[in-house]
Amino acid sequence: MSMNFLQKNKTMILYGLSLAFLLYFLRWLELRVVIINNAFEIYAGIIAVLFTGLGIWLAIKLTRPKTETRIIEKEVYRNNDSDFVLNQNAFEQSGLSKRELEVLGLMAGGLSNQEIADTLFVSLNTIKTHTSSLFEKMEVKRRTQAIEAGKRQGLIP
Amino acid sequence: MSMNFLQKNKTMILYGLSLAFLLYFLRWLELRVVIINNAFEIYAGIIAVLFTGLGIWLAIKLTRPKTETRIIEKEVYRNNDSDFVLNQNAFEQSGLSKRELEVLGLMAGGLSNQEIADTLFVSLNTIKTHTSSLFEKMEVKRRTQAIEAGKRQGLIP
DNA sequence: TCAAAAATCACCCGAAAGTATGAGCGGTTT
DNA sequence: AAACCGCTCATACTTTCGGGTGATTTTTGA
Repeated sequence: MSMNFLQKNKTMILYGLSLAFLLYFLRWLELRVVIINNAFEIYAGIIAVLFTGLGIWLAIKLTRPKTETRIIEKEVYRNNDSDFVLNQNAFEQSGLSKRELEVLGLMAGGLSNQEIADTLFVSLNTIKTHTSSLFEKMEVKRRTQAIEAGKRQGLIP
Repeated sequence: MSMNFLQKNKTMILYGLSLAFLLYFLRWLELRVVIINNAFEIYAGIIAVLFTGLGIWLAIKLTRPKTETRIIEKEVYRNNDSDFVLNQNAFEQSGLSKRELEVLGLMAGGLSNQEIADTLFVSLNTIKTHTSSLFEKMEVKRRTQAIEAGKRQGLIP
């Protein structure tokens, strides 16, 4: 903040000096050149242009640090699947077979019965049998409930 | 871009008009007031101040706020246990309505469409509509996929 | 106040999920 | 060998889900 103040003062001093210099330069011009009638507008124009430029320069100098910083938060999801370990105890408690657990995992991944069947190279009916029996063992009625329960019990990530 | 161009032109026209007006104003002053010797510097000063101001105004108008877009990658760790807080950012990003998010939550709880309908005191068809639009927005095909995606994005616990 | 978005509901139809039941095959256990 | 279990597959049937379409009402934002 104090730096800013100094900077501003420096700029102001520069501005003052520039103004003084320009005025004296014009005065000098006035003395040197034969001034024709109605030449005032020419001087005024020159001054106008010069000081407009000065103003622009000033404004740019003063408002330069005014950069609007827009921060875009890009969310990066980490796959915490890596640090998943099967709750062996819960698995044994559940009474599920390895195959049924496997099916449950794929089910939780959002796969359809047909897709699970294709993945495991077995028939759709086989998967239906697996799901039916695992629903019974887990005491649920739907795959969504099975997924919910499975996650809660540490059976699936 | 074309808008900017127009804006610039507008500013330029304003600038020209201001210059013309000021010059004529000063000319008028010259005619009206008895000009003492060495009064030139006073006029020059007035012009200088006025046009410096004009320059500053111009520069501010012309200098668009430089938007420095900084993309910050921010890792979001989900505590998918007890204390769940909705990822507001993800929610807004998803384009889901409040009701749709509500349905998604109940869906993840393992409820059937009929049960969700009963819970929210609306018809089964309404829930079907919600789920359909929700699937479309989330770019999924099944409820299990919606639940998976919803959990990953912090939309549901 | 006016348009857009959200929420509500209905109907149809096909696909997917789930239920029930039966059965064959390879293992292990008793 | 008989009993049991896990895995496989099948048929038949019911329920649920999801897509498509269209409509009305309510809410909201500009």
